[in-house]
Amino acid sequence: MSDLLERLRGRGWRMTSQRRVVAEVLDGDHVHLTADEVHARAARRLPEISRATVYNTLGELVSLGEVTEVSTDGRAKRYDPNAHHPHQHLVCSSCGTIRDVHPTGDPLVDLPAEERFGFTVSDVEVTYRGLCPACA
Amino acid sequence: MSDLLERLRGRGWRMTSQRRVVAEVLDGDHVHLTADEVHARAARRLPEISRATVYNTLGELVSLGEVTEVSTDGRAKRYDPNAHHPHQHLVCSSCGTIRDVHPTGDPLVDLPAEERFGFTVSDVEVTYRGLCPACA
DNA sequence: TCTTGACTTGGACTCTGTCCATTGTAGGAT
DNA sequence: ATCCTACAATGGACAGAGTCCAAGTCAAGA
Repeated sequence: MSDLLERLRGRGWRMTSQRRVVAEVLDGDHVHLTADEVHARAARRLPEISRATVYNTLGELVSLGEVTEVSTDGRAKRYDPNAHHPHQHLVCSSCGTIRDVHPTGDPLVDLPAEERFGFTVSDVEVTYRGLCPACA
Repeated sequence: MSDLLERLRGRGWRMTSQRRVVAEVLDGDHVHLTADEVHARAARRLPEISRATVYNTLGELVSLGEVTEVSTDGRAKRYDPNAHHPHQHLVCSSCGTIRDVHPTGDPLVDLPAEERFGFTVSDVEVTYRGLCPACA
């Protein structure tokens, strides 16, 4: 955790109480919170923090590669603090729960050159969908 | 095309001019339009068609499995008429263009049982990201 | 301690999508 | 061919997620 704050400071971040709280909320447990959920949790510690600041901070963390944005359902984006460990997602089609999963193999090698249409392919996301035990 | 209209009629769809136009727009070329783009194209042929009807019709087509919903960017959902041929998507991180691609291998078999956490996994989506030739 | 440019605020605004009461009509029944 | 009616379309209000901006605040270097 303090790792994260250190890295951010090292990158020239001005360390404000708002940014610290947002970083701490994300680092708390590895669930996948929406921006508004992050805001709600941050506001428990810092009641006057604004939504705009949370959005700004999340955007910066994403740019810095410290956090990954996940949009699995076309609704609110979710923020995944587990950005330094490659993984994919397993989503419950009914309740929306997300779990990190680690498939074997690398889908990048499964896309032959003639299927790349001249794109410079740099990343791949895999989303598994199904029903979680509670919803099944 | 008329295939599609036939299938829909066979499923008890009441065939209105609005539904016909939406189906024809989707069937036109295999691009991935947003709901508002579908509405704009439909309105060229049927100026008084409402947004609500387009949303309703798209939702029905998705339920019937004739069209797939794709949300790659957390912005507007896109509608993929190519629902009867399994494929994945390649998205340009800069301009948002989407291409259908056909990777080899099946990512479902790459998810071991101990990584399924009791979920009943039924589907998997793979999204490749990169820069298209025009943006690179 | 002072200064200043980066950061935060909150409210207005945009975009995407949903809801609902009202009006219209496709297509089976007569 | 006409009538009925359940299903569909309309459009305007509303909601959720996110962005923008002008004004005020403050972290941190001098």
